[in-house]
Amino acid sequence: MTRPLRADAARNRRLLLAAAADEFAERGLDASVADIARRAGVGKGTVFRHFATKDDLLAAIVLDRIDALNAAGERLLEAADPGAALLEFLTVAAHQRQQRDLSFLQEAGELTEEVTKVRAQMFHTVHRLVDRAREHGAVRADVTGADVILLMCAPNYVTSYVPGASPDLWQRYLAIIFDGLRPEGAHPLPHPPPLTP
Amino acid sequence: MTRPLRADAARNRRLLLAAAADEFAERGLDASVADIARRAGVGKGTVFRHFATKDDLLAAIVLDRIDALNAAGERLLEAADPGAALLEFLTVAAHQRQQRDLSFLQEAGELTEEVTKVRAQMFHTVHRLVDRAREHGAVRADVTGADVILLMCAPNYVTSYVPGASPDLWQRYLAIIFDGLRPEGAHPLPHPPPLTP
Amino acid sequence: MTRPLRADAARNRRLLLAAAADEFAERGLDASVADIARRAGVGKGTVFRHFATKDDLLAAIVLDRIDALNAAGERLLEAADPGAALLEFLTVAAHQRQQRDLSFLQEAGELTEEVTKVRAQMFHTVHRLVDRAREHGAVRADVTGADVILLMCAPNYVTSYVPGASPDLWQRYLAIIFDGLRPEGAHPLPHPPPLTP
Amino acid sequence: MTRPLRADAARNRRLLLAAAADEFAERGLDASVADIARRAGVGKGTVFRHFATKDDLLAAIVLDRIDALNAAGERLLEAADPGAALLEFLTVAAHQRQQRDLSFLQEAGELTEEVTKVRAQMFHTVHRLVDRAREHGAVRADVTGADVILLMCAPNYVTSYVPGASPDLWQRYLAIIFDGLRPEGAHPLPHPPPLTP
DNA sequence: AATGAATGAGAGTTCATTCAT
DNA sequence: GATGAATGAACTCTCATTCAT
Repeated sequence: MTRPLRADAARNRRLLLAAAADEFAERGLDASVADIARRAGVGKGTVFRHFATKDDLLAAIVLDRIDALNAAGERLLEAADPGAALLEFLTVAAHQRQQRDLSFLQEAGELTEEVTKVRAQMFHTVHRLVDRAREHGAVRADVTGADVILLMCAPNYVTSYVPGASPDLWQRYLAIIFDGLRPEGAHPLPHPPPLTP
Repeated sequence: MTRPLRADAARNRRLLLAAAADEFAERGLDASVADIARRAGVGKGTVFRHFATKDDLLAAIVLDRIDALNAAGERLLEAADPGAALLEFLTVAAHQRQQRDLSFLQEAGELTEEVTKVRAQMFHTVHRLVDRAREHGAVRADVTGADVILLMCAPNYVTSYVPGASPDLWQRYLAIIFDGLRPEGAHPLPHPPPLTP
Repeated sequence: MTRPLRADAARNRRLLLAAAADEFAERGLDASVADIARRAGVGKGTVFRHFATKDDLLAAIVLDRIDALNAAGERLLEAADPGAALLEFLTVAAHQRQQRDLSFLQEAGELTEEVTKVRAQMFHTVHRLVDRAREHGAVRADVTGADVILLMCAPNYVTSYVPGASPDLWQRYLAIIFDGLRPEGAHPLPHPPPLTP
Repeated sequence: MTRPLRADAARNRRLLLAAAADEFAERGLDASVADIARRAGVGKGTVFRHFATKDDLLAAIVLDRIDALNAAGERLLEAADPGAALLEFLTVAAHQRQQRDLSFLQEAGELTEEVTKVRAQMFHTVHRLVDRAREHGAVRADVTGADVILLMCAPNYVTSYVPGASPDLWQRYLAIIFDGLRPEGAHPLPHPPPLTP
């Protein structure tokens, strides 16, 4: 379908994705295309040759991230201890997110069909990880895959409020939240889970 | 110090604050002053008569919110059951935040001295609420006020990802997170708490 | 024709003219009406009650100045020494202008019919002062009233370039220019005088 | 250091400088960037691509003018007749200024370091021209370079008051003022010269 | 394929002027 | 008569996007 890029074009594409991820992480969605191009060491026009709009560039970054998560998820579905596997998945996700904060991805709306697709795939993986963990008694009975999907980004989110925080601070809040997901000492939940995502 | 506004001016100020809160909630910090003015049904110039800069407008909104929280916090410091009081405080905070999502407040940096002051006050109140709850065995020993401050906004944050969600969905995640704060079934935390905020 | 102002209105008018002259002198034509009102200690609306537009306010100031000049001119037409009288007139004009720089008046275009009228009157006075001086051999034969009118503001203009200059520096340049108007050592002029003003 | 502009960019830069000089001459410093762009036949954004701020644009124009003056000044320092050289310099300066009135340059404050530098250079040149002329008895003993710098712009200034004047009218007033600088018939000056500029 | 010059819509902000109080 | 709140046009400047080179 898509023919392979010329070697230099492929290289530029890679440079651009990296530069854009860095810029977006530092400046948020307001990072300018000009700055991204400069950081990548290419002309502004080249950005638009590779990504028709700024949003497309964003979508490509998000796609990369979710793809990586999906790979980790698939692997962990095979793990021996389902509870540990789920915690490991959340750890991988938070670690990845810590590398470069892309929390604004949510603001970016629907982005692309392709992003929607891999995101759905990722959601499916999480659901299966959670189902397995629940069956093994590692998470409480009243918690669903959708719950975990939503809570997944919370550790990074809450630590983003602390200016000079240790880069590993998210581990603390992932632990607290994961404790909240365990069966021990669980109180009944006052509201049913959402159907989606 | 500041004499009372004329009736119509006071009304416009109120309209503006409401319109701005709505716009900011919907569009984030990038909401334009022009749109806010249109939504409030006033001219663009009127916005700047009431709030010298866009940031001042933002600060005024944030100030209102934190003030309300402070009032609730002071009241709950007198409550009989410290554990219930802390949960109630978090419930009030999340409920308020659900009304209009102002999660972007964090992006807005220091805003005003006044905001910094009432925020510090709020932080202090939370610390005291948490201390009381911990002493009564309502929250685990290794959790601090700073932890709660950071986790406070998480319930709203995670539910903001669900497009057509029930407006009360946050209650579910507050419950899960609060379960994570309880002493029962607590696992040791892998990272020390932050010093600030 | 114009009925007398109420006492307080007259007072406000005077305050406004003074405040406006000061502001214009300090900030140039870009001085804001709001600042003028504040300086005069009245509301912004009051400015427009007295002067329909900002330009009208400017015209009123200019009118005052030219009126004062006219009075001086009329008086000096009676003086015994026509050469000294002309120099005295130019000294008065420059001194007045030094008090508050209104050089921008020229930028302000035609202003008002009334200004045009008193300005014409002033021009006429200068012509007569020059004619008398020329007849007495105090100024060179090839110099006209129009020439003097044009050169009249030059001393203030050139000193306005010196930031912290002595307020009397204009006297030096008036002296030099006046020496250029004298018959002694005059070289023929390369261009005929203008017809107006 | 700065590599040459692309052909079309260089052309636009030239068009912009010309259009800006015209607009500034006609409307003063308040000329709008939009009008300048329209006059140059380019988009508004193009102005800011070439000149980061409106002030930079102004500085570029001023720089051009002063550079040209400096060239003339250097050349005239070599001239045989120092008195004629000074008069010629003032003639060149006034002629240049007549082309497009940039008297507002003074209002523009310090502009750029670079402007400050070439201006200082120009001042130095004038001082030397005046010193030579004074030594040759072509100008009076009590006149300094600073005096001439200040008086330099007066001929254009005074003629700017005459609406439909001959474009060469300034020659008349330069002649009168220069006569005032000559030793013949000089009266003592009532005020010492300024130290700067 | 890559560049960066050009574009113009739109941002925040100012201010002369109008008008309800 | 006096006030200052409201207005909206105009300002400088930014930036995603297009297109000639």
